[in-house]
Amino acid sequence: MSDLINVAKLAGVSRATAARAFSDPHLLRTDTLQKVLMASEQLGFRPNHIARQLRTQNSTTLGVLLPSLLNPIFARQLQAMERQARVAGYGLLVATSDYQPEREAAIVEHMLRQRVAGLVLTVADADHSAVLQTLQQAEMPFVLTHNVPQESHWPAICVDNRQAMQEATDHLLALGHRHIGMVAGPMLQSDRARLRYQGYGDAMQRAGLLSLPVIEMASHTQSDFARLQPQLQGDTPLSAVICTNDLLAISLIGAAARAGVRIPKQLSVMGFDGIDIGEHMAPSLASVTQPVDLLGAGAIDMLLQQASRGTRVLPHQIRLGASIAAPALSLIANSREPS
Amino acid sequence: MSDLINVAKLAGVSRATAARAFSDPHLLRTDTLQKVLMASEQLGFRPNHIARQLRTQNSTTLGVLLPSLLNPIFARQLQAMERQARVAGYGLLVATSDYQPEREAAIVEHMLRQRVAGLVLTVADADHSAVLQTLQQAEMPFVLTHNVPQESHWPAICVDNRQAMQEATDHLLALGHRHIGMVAGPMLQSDRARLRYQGYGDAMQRAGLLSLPVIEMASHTQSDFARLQPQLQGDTPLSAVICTNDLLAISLIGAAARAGVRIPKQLSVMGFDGIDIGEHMAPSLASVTQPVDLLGAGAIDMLLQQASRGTRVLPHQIRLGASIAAPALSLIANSREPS
DNA sequence: TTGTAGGCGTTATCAG
DNA sequence: CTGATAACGCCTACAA
Repeated sequence: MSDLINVAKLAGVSRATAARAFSDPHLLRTDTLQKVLMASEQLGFRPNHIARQLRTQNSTTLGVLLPSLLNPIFARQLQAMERQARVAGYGLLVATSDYQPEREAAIVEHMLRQRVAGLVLTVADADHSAVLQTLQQAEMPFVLTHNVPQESHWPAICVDNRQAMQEATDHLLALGHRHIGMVAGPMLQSDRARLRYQGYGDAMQRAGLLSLPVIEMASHTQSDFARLQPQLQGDTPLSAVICTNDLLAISLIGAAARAGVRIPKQLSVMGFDGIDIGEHMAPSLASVTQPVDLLGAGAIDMLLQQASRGTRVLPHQIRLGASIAAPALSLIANSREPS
Repeated sequence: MSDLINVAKLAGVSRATAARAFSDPHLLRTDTLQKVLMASEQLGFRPNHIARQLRTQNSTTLGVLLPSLLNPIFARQLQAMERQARVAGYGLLVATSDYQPEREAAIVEHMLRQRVAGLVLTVADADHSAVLQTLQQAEMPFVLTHNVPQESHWPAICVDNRQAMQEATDHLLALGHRHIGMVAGPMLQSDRARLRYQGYGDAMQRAGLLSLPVIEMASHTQSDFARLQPQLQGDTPLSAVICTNDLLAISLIGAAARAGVRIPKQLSVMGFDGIDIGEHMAPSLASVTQPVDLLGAGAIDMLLQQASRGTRVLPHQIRLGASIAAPALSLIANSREPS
């Protein structure tokens, strides 16, 4: 690929003039601009962003670090971020960590060496993350998504996980449920897992009910029905569960159906995230909807404006669906007995 | 961020020596290496990949251009590619085009200016794609995924779409179906849409049946049941449909259920891609499984080895599921009458 | 409006 | 084994 010197020669101008045709076209006389452009076209010249970046010390690439792309919420967020970044002239360097600290560290190191202009990332626990310290020390701008720093005050964008989960639980309570469980993937120690559990606890407590321990699955994307089954039997069986993401909820519904458990008659199931596909299944999935496109675009905006320093909270919505209903009468009756 | 000169000064060595501590550590005496490393640590030095890339003329970034991340098959492929690239020391610059030629062009132009080491991409029709011409002219290495160039012989990796669709159709035929439809998203003119329709046609023809026109949906991710419904009534109603991707199939199953159509009793539905979630639903989704992790890793390998020039064909699998079954007797009887 | 020249941070080529 | 020096391709004062 040819460089500016060749273009300048062919156009009969100096390097500087040829360069200006691309960086400051309005500085040139129309005919010289034309000469340069024709020459560059003829040579198949393309400005070298790497050289420009070295010279100007500012990059046109943003780094993105997400836990996974297997959850459609992250994939869609990435797509929204990419679009928003591109309209501002930026490209996205993308990596996934699976929440593994070593991978996070390697990726962040790579991006720092690459001198990205900034980073959007989601970590397990924003208040205890090594990579965020690294970024701060390197004076690299970043914005957290989904994370909710409590002690620190990193820039972040997310929904109010605690409030959202409380509302979801409230909805199930209003339907008449009393024995409500919470199903989660691994990483219970993540900041939002904690907040969601608190939201669940808030609602249960206000209803004068006991919150149950989290039912923890081995995977973020697939529920193991066997872990839930014991709690569906006995004196005080669960009549409803809320999952911390929609994939867990969807696979739970499938597994329940195969096990002969009727949804929602015998068990109400609610998800979290509000991914599209949940709406189109049968039964449709009730969920807490996150404005994921807004979240993606907003993260890029925050990063590029580098204005705000605190947490930007986005509105969530409770999405109703056929996966939840009032509990069977027998279960209600049962629940009236003190345990 | 500090540079090699500062490190060299602090370590009491020359720039060159300091540089070698990172590029060729084994060339240095152990104690000088230590001196340099201590100094660089103290200064928070990080090698500047941009400068290195300008100097060495080889990039450590690969470009990825996919149609969308809303289909989990692409999201998962991207994740597989990212992992494979990273073990080879590469990062991924990612963009989505939604098959729009203008976006494809803008993205490719951006990546060329960024001087990526190569590109993995999926376009609508490999034999009539402007960006591939551009890439060839720029002498930029690339590998196609999912695309199946017929006339041209670009490097590509994919499953045998025609054969796969034929086998899927064969399976439905073996179950006793005679009136089988094919449901697709937009972009019927894409190379693999054509091949899949041909595969469907091959199977139907060999069975002495007429292949029906494609039932085209407005979206790649959501089926509109109203477009299918007419074909479920009348003299020769469809007893089975194959969708060109799993999201169409899943949403079709949901819509059918809501419309009171029993799956698979009244209608068998088969998907394509074999995304995980299809397995965990109820009914579980029968589908054509693509080895997507292999495909992603393979694409990166082909690009980095820059060895092969033709198409690498990966094995597919027919995944059975509860979304298909033998047709209702009434439908079989009906089909025995010549139309 | 255009040209000249120096440097962004590295690596590679020579010497020493 | 280490040091000096010249590129890599571009931008940008400053001068003309």
